[in-house]
Amino acid sequence: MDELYNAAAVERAAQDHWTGRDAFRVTEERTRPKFYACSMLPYPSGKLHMGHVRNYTINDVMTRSLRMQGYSVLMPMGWDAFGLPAENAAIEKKIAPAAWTRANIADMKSQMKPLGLAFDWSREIATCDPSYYHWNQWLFLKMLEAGIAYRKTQVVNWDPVDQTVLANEQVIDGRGWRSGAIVEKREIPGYYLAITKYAEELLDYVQNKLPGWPHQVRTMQENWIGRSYGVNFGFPYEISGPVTDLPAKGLLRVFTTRADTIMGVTFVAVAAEHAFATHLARSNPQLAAFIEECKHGGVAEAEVATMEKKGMATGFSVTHPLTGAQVPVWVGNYVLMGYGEGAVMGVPAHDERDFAFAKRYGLPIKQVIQHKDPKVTFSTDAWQEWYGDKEAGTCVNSGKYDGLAYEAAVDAVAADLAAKGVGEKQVRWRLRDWGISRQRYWGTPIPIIHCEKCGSVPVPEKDLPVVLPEDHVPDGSGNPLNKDERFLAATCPKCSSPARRETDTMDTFVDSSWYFMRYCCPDANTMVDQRADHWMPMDQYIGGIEHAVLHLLYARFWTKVMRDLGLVKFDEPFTRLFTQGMLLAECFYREEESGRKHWFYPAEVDVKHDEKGRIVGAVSVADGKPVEFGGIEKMSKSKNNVVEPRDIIERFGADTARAYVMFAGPPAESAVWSDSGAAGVHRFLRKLWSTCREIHGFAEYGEAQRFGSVDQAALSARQAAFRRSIHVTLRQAQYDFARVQYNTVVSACMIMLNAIDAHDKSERAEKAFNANGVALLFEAISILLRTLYPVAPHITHALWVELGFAARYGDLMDAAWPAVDESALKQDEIQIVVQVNGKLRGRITVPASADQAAVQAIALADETVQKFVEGKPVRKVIYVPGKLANVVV
RNA sequence: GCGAAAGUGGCGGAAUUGGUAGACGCACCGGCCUUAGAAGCCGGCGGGGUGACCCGUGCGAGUUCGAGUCUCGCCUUUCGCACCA
Repeated sequence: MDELYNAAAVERAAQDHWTGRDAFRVTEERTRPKFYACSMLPYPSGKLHMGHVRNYTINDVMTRSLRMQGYSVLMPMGWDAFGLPAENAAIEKKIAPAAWTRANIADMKSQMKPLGLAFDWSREIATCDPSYYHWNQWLFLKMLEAGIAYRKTQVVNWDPVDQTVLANEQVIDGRGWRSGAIVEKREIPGYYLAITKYAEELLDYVQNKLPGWPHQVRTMQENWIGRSYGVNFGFPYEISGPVTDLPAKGLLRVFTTRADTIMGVTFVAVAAEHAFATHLARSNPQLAAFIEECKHGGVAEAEVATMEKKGMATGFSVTHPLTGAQVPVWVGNYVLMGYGEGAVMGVPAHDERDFAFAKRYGLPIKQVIQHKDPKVTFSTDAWQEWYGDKEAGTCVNSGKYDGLAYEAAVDAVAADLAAKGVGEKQVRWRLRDWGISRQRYWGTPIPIIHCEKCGSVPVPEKDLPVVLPEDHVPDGSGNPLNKDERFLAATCPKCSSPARRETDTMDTFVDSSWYFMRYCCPDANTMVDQRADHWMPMDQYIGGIEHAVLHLLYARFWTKVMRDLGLVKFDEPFTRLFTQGMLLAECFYREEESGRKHWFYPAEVDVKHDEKGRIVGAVSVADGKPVEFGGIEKMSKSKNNVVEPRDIIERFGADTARAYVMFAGPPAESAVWSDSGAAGVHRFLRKLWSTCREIHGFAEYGEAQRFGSVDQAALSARQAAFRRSIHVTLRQAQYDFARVQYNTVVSACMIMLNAIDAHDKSERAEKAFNANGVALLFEAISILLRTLYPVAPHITHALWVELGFAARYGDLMDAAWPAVDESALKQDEIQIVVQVNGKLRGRITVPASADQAAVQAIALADETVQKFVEGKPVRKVIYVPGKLANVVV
């Protein structure tokens, strides 16, 4: 056995061993329970960072520990290989996205391999392979048949930098989620998936049937789906003169959640894109100009929310459906075309936005809700909180509805509107259909052929996949497919006349909506086969919170579609979801004369402490002059604080890298990378090695003694206490494995090692070893190695072999999960904490068998307890068996 | 504005159902070893008096024999949503 811990050699040997055994390849078997744990698939940017390491190590610790517990575990890995960065790299480096992407995959894989993650690489998937996206296309055709996919032209979010359409979920604070560019509005044809058809079910499950999901993610999806319950009704109108955009006579429809305030309507506002606005603008140039202004105005939602309410009267009026009064129609910049009917009833007295609008344009404000408390009065001077509160009071100035509270009033109004045939109760969703057309090259081609006679015709199933030509190098001037005659040329599947192929590709979120099912059966010649039903639903999904409403909503929807098409048998893809925290790092800078910040690499900075360990500043190693602390930030190239796995593995080894990212903090929370912290973990592994080397010296005791079972009854007091500490710590570690709190698992391992080391030293010092003591030591070290193995598999594997456990029990990866021995936990004497009036006043040692009366007697006899009782009468004594006694005086 | 989560030593963080606050590690201080460094080992380490005590988990109240943990009200931070009618 080597004298010193050599991480590189140990890790190479362990990985060779695993590769030689093909140890992580799994098949579907019925004899053991299955467990499918998977990390969100990475984008092959070419760079692996410590955040990936943390993410995949969580996954790895979970699967390795479950395998020892008897599960058949699946942990696959793949590549989210389509997408824009490849095209941007192509423009910059003049290399085809396909070549760039495949080179990155190879590179990232080579960076991942040294980490020793137990992936079943035989199931690897790259979403840019035709064998994968074939099934994106196939399911798209099935969705067309089922009416779930459809084509329409509508106003969309246009990213001017990435030159493509974005789904609503991909617009964050009015900017493209990838490019950060301010999103514009454009009217473009494209394909949509009717996720709204599943709104009810998606909401129901996320609210009631996904207990294994973090509360936060469930709330975010709930809000995103956004169910609101109200009344949809129309204001009758009649237009004289020529009409093209809408019927001459009909209903101007609005949706409201506050039908109880319908008698307070003083205007109707429509969105700039509303048919009414379009029609009226034809004869009103001023209005046309205003509509144009609205369309090109700021679109960032946060911006729009705080933007001034602007509007313009159309001069046209509609009829109030209940009072028959004439109500003026306005165009308002605050009305959203995409929600409800694109028109709202204006009730300035009880809606803050309508109030602001009415104040600005001098529209009447009519109070129709009276506060419960008669002392609270209404005034049109300024908006007050309660005006818009459903629960604030009851109807007033509302004729027959006077005195009714919210719910009763809504019911009564809805009934009256229904009786007149102009309205009904309705549920509305905030969620909108998922637009999947992207005007980009590097994605799944949408399998459609456009024919002049037949229109948009689906590519027949037998002609799939529509293969994306891989040799184009985009130059930034739009989608190269538009210039690729060989790709464009097609024959109409219906009438056989010459036609053109669709050049839009699918949103890459399509790729990630079902890849986890393909992992189950990567070689299937159908989309999925029965193996998907074996592994799915996934038992544990691991990924970042940033996908809470994007990927995680799409994947749920996609799964339900596949279920309804009879492809799979489950309702939800992910039984449990774990959202891991980010890995952050400190950063340091110095302001240059120009005002620009110069960011230092961590290695270039020396942090100074005072004698109490407080940080007092930092200096540059190069010139010894101070640098500024830039805080703890997300790792980023621009701040030079990126920590690369390659470097860490080179310095400390993969086990240290893995163990440190686990130890740094609870996996669900963000953690900070620290070089000295990693060095501390490395010290622990070195100490583990040297301790094992000493225990290795007991080889003279012979196998039967080393691996014999421990005779609990024959242990000395010190040995019994030691054994107890190991089993208590083991119990703690197992509890933490189960709740995915791996930071304290590492702590537990450190505690065990400290205990083993201290025990070994004192036993040697007193030459107290005997065969039972050696067996005990071997038991302890075997527990430690098995507990630490999921976190640091290489060193533990090596030590397991060195100490002879492998020869006797087989490979560590399949060794029995250590069991807590209850008999080791038993004590003859226990320590009881004694409190007086809830304050800690002493500790007493009592026989384990002592009952309350006995403990009480000993406690009251205790000197310090006596002092605090001071002869005052003892009112009562609270006794928590085996733990604590509280004397109340 | 709405919603959610979180505030514990110099730092990362522990504390399972209310029951010994600060486990484990980092940093720092003292010592040993060494020609020296590295590595390693031993000890200390919330604050105040340095005695047997007192104070301490963002702030203020409450429930309880007992609160980091539960309840209410504030403050701060982070995240999500945001003219959704």
